[in-house]
Amino acid sequence: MPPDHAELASALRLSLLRAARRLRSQRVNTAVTLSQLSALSTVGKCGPMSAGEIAAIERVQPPSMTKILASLESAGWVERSSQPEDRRQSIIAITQAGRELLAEETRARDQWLAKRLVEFSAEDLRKLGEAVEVLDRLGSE
Amino acid sequence: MPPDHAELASALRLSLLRAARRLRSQRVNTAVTLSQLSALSTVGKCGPMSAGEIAAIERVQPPSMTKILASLESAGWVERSSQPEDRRQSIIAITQAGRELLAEETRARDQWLAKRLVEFSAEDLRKLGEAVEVLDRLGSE
DNA sequence: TATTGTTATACTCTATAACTATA
DNA sequence: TATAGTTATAGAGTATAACAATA
Repeated sequence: MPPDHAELASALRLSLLRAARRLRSQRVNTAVTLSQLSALSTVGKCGPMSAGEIAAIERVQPPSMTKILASLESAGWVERSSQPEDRRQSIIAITQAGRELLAEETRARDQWLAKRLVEFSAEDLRKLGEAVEVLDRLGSE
Repeated sequence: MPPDHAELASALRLSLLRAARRLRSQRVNTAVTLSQLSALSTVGKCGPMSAGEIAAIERVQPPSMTKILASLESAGWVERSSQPEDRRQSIIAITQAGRELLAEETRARDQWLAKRLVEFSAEDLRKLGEAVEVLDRLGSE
């Protein structure tokens, strides 16, 4: 393992932990949490799918997703339809209310983050943008 | 707010959430958690300081740090010394056992992360390295 | 009165183990 | 038997409110 990698790994680990803490603590609408919002955004973006598929995309274990989906469903932000061909599964889809919540909440949360981004140079923003794509690959292996 | 910022904010928010999930779930030594390790590393790197100072650096509220420090102290990884000039505070310092735990655990966790980094191109690593510095500023405002 | 830190309490987030229903 | 999902349970992580001790 090259020493460069170990150093980068250390720095990245601490940076990600602290940046994520900030993001999580920034609650706009107290009715929805970041984890719920993230799952909702996956269903909204990728279309209707099973609970297992959402869990895989979100990188959480199935029981964690069960809980997240139960809260989204009881709030009326997603709905289930049964699958005739495999009755163990049901397909989860975002509702109209879910879309509205998602749009509003995403806008508000992004505004908070974007407000910080405007203080950054174009150079800084380029660096962040390039890192997003690499981070996604890091998280999905 | 330029639309570019809103888009970057959205992408960054989801990336950070999922990357942080991966980091947290990667437990090497089950006796120490990521939050504890992060606080320990701050005390180890920056030297002895008060509980309030550690909380500020770690970006958590004082009661959260009280809990983290209590677990670190009972494990023998930090120790307190009373301050004669201000008896409300005490100074927290890392112990020898704490240094050993920190070195070993950091190495193991970094190895896990670095193992993923070796699959990345030099270009990807440059992007991550550049982003670390920007992320730190983002988290500390 | 203001500040430092702690205690009490509660909620979010997530996991593992055990289970149910279906294939 | 294997798979999809749920229930039960527990621990990590964090916050706000109320408090105690000290300045």
